[in-house]
Amino acid sequence: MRIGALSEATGASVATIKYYLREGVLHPGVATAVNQSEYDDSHIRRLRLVRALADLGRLGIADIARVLDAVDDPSVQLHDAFGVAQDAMVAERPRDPQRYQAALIEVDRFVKRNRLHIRADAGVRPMLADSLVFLEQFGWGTDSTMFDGFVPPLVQQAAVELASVPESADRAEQMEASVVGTVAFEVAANAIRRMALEDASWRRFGPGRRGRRRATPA
Amino acid sequence: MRIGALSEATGASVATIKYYLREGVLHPGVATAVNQSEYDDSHIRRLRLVRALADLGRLGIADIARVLDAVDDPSVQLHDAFGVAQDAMVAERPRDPQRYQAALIEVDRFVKRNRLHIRADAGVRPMLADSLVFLEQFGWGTDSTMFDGFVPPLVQQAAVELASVPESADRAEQMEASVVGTVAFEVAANAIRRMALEDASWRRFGPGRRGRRRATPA
DNA sequence: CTGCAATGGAGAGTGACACTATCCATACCT
DNA sequence: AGGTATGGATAGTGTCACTCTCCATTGCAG
Repeated sequence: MRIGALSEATGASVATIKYYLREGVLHPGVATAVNQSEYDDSHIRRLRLVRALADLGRLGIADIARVLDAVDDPSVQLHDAFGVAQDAMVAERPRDPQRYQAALIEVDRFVKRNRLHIRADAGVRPMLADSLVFLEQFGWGTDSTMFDGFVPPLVQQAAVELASVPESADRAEQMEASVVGTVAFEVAANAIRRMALEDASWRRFGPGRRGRRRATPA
Repeated sequence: MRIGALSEATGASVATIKYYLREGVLHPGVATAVNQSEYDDSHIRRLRLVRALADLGRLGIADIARVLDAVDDPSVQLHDAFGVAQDAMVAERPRDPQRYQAALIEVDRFVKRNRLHIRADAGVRPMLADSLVFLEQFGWGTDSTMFDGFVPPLVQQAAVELASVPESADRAEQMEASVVGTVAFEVAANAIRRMALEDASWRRFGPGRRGRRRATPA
């Protein structure tokens, strides 16, 4: 398969494929001449993975490159896959150092209290700390115990998701599955959470309790 | 308070505040002269809200403006707050119409099966459909029943979150709380979900089962 | 074997976005 | 009275993810 065919097969323009090649998110094909290379199924799959991370996960190309480096690095153990992939997915944020430090400490307490095995330098810690900072600013308090209720169900979910990663498949496939699963299930979980919120809001504040239902009035 | 003081109080530069004013994400102050306006606490709070939506929720300025329009529109009922706010938070995506349509139908089934009160045109439907499409492409199947297990815990979470929105406060505050809560708890839930995943991965693939622990070898 | 389309590679250009800077005519404040 | 701050408008900046343009090959149909 040459670049034109790869483009046809994936929907990405030739120019975009060249760009991805340049940025290192797509491995080069086998060169058959100075201006000719052969691509295969691995390129189609990789291209799909890149699109998934970009469109669904809203990752930038540079972040995707970092995730894929981990996916392709044979020295990264499977048990680190989720962690490494996720670290590359945490966006840097502008922070208020004061509140942020305090929040980080609170996160540590949260992790310890819930007996979670999380690396000390895992990117998810800052992530949770950031949300704490914002909740605090809007009057939700600083206490991480408000999250404790979320843990058991999410642990259960995680177990279900992990079970979908076949233990028998080869490392590359497992890594890929980890990454896709992390992103896709995150979006799904967010969607369902929002649905639950809309549903709950309807039950609490809905038509039965106050006035009429009015979706988008003129 | 004039613009300089508002800038000091919030950390946003004067230029940025002017920009927000122009883009309509911040309401104008009370003009006391042709080149003088008075700002107050409402501007400080609004500026914080904008930062929360931008930094934590990763919304663009135009999307934020849409969310805030709903927040400020007195004709939007409280019970629609979550829905309307969320609709503005759903990113448009490039889609494969074939798979997407099928996925949307599957989402409808999911909603019905779980007896969720979701508007027919709610933005969360496409959101869940998108994740289904991607999962399908990576071999996870198309059946939305794989999400059913997520529903009860998420419904429970939603109830807890909603309970934090004080019923007595005025509409503006409740709307604001809805929006901040939606975004901040989403980030928090994602962080905890990822922690659960790392924890579960550690337990399943970790040191005890296969070889040594190796975080980032040379 | 000839000519036109396709290719790899490199650099420049584009459009969207979120600011950021500059101007200018007022207005505030000491 | 004069230096600083302000509102308002317009232009400029840096980043990002492409997208376009060239050019020297190479592939392939006729």
